[in-house]
Amino acid sequence: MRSDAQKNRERLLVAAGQVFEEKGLEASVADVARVAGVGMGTLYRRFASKEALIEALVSEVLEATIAMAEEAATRPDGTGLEHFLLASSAYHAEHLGCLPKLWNTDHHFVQTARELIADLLADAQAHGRVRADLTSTDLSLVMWSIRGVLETTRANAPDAWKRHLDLLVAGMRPTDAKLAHRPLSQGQVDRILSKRDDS
Amino acid sequence: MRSDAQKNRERLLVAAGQVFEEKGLEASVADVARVAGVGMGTLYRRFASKEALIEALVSEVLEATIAMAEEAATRPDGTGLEHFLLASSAYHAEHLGCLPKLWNTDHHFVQTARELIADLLADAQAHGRVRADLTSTDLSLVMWSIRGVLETTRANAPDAWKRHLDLLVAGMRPTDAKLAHRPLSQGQVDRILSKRDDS
DNA sequence: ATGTAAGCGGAGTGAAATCTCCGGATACGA
DNA sequence: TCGTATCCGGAGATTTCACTCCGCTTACAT
Repeated sequence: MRSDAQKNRERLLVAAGQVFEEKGLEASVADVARVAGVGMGTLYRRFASKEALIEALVSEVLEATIAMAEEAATRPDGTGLEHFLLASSAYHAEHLGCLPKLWNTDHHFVQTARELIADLLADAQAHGRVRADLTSTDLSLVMWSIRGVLETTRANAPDAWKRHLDLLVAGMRPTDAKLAHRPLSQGQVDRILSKRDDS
Repeated sequence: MRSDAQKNRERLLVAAGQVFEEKGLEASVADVARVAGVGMGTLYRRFASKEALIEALVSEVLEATIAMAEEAATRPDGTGLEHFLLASSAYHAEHLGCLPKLWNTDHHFVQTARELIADLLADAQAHGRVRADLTSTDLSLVMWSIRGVLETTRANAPDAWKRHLDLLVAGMRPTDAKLAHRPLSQGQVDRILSKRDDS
């Protein structure tokens, strides 16, 4: 790939992040090209479709998220999970553009992230910081829940997710009472992730 | 209004509920008209725009939700809030069509619902069933959170929200520890609600 | 320096969605 | 029964996208 092509690819990704964050995913690709300072032809030579562009953005965010999970796993006191939730949510709050797709694609990065998060959960439980009846699928619900709050509040209360995470973490602490309903199975979560939007 | 006009209005609302639930809010109004068995002209004579049609659907759901809050308020033991969260979430899970707009419009029904929910919270706190440092704005976060889970899981795990609500309620129980971050102000929630989508 | 493969811009194309218009049909009071 | 105000249907008008095409330009190996 020629050097100018590589540069344009990066400018497009940056521009897409800005535009989608401001206007949502339904912003037009023409806007992205204009902000990037390139033509439509260039955009479509670097990315096969609008969806491919979004997926490239999602991949960037997921890679950063995975790095955070790996960093959190080095904590020896069982607080890795809590710190990961805090750090990744803060990061996602600043990369809102691709949020709707973040935990919905069947991307292999999502699988990796889920495995790392499951390890963090086991560690937290081993240290007695999290209730024993919490499962890794519950953490998928937590991520979707935080996303829901972020999408709604980002514009006018950019810190609202912190308060919501406080509540979620409080619910995760050990207690005598058990969670009343059965958790999702891994298969159910897999099926949710592999579904493309609305059928 | 002539009797056939009234009947068509109702058929359109039913059809809109079905279509939006299946295909999401971006389904075309032509689909709604076809399912309702009427023409485009009829649809646009009953509803000024697609947005007006959606708002009518939202109003129906909000009215039912308000009725549930009023019913929950009659419980004498402070469990009204918990039962309301359970009942309204179950209801919303079955009326998914207008979910994205449910708690986002500046509808006056939303104001009413928020006031009723604040009363339920105060009652639950008076009975010691909910921690004292929870505010009514936190419950807005809870609603958005449940919506986020519902939107993601509805197709493949229709009961997932129950497990998530278990976790949220566990976090709401009285504890020695306090929630670390400040809650949203009423004004912030008002501003979130009055914002029209993306600007 | 130069040939050329790779890259570039942006007008153009076709699909899809919302909303309008108007000739024909219908409910309903008298 | 009959007149008419109201309502109905569905074919366009209009707009907004995603995506393509092609003549021109540029980077880079030799």
